[in-house]
Amino acid sequence: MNKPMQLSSTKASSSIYDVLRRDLVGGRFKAGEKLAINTLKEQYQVGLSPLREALNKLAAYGLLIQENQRGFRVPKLSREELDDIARLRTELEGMALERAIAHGDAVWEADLLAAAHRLKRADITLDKGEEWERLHTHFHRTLVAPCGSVWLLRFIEQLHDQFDRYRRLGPKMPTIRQELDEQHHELVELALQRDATAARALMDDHIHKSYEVALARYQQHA
Amino acid sequence: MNKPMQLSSTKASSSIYDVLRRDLVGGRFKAGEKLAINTLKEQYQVGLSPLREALNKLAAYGLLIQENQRGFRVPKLSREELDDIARLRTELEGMALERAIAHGDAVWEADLLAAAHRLKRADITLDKGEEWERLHTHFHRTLVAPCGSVWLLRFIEQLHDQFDRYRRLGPKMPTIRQELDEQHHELVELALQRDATAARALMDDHIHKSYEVALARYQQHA
DNA sequence: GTAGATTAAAAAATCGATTATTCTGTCTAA
DNA sequence: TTAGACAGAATAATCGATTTTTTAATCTAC
Repeated sequence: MNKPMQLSSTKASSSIYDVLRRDLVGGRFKAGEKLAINTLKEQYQVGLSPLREALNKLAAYGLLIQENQRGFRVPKLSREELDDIARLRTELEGMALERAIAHGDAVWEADLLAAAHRLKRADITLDKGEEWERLHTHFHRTLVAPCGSVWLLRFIEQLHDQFDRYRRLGPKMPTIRQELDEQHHELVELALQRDATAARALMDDHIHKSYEVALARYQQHA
Repeated sequence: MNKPMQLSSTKASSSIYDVLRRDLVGGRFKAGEKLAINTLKEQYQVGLSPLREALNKLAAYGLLIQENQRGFRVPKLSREELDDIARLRTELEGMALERAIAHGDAVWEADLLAAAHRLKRADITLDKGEEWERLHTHFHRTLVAPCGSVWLLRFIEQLHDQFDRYRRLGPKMPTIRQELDEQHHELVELALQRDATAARALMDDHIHKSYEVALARYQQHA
């Protein structure tokens, strides 16, 4: 038997990138905060080089701001940016969803049902932690996956991460959350029925409701 | 008098990033080529750390592929990707142009005329080198600048760089190039007239013609 | 002769230390 | 009193060397 050979990259640099990305999206750092590299080094128990390389990638990705000779900083949040992100998400995810519905095959249908089911299970068990977030991201990714455009998917993922910085500012809001969770299943139904127009309309509404949640949290956040 | 204080960042890491980005977009590396870090280090006369940080950023930006423990590689080119990029450019730049026409002010009008003029001068002097490229990029950036979406501009810039990897595969094609140059001026006219519909249609055509150039070069390239 | 193991060379990733820059608090001169 | 200069501390960026991993070449057993 071969050595089990870790599937996830062992590379220090990749893994610290993933962890930092998760923590930035999850709001473990304050917006506008300056990152003290030496502190991070100790907190995450990594060397300086892998850490700096991860920070550089995150800056290129848009989850950090790199300032000339004064290190890295968490980007500020603003109402204007949230509006921008939500609007672009609406355009891009709507576009991607239409294309996915046009091209998705039977494997996609199965993946979609599976992703929605797993997400619902996490809803029911009231797991709103990191695992729910992972499944939620995966559901939305699956929904648009067969859109046929690698670049569109890339941009959508980037916008999701940015959006989640706002959405995850505060604690869950059960009432609205339930509505949103129901929409996930409705999206699957419309996708399976290949009703691109209705699916897109629902997606618009879904993003709009999420936007209202994110906006409320941003305003409470002060 | 104060020291003139270079405007461009002195940081080794930033400047090597800019240079490498230019060279990657300009086709100085073969598609699919593996980058030998030590060779780069000598060719560009930079240290290992700044170089690696630049490569990491370029990978996050999409101009390089980072493979697990085997360094960096220039992304392959493909017909499918070129189609994808051109299609997305059409959607995103069209969207941005409409918004720019709706929001652009008098300063924008002036900037646009200036950018178009400078580009034309470079056309006339037959300068199709790096300086023409810079002016061309600047013109297209100016055209959509007041669209009001930071993220949209970011994605458009990224797609331009990707598109140019194809467009710049071969030498200039004077006949079609002249047509494209004329369209720049027509775009300015329509923008100043605030004719969003016509401007968008022309932009679609402009990107389509550029796409044909890029495709021809890609196919000749073999 | 060939598949798999072995090892030497090459290359990538990381580390520890050094250098350069920015920040902060104090002092001085107008 | 306060703007500006200065020094020392803190931090960021970079360098040179080391460690780890991959690659390529050779060898061995069947």
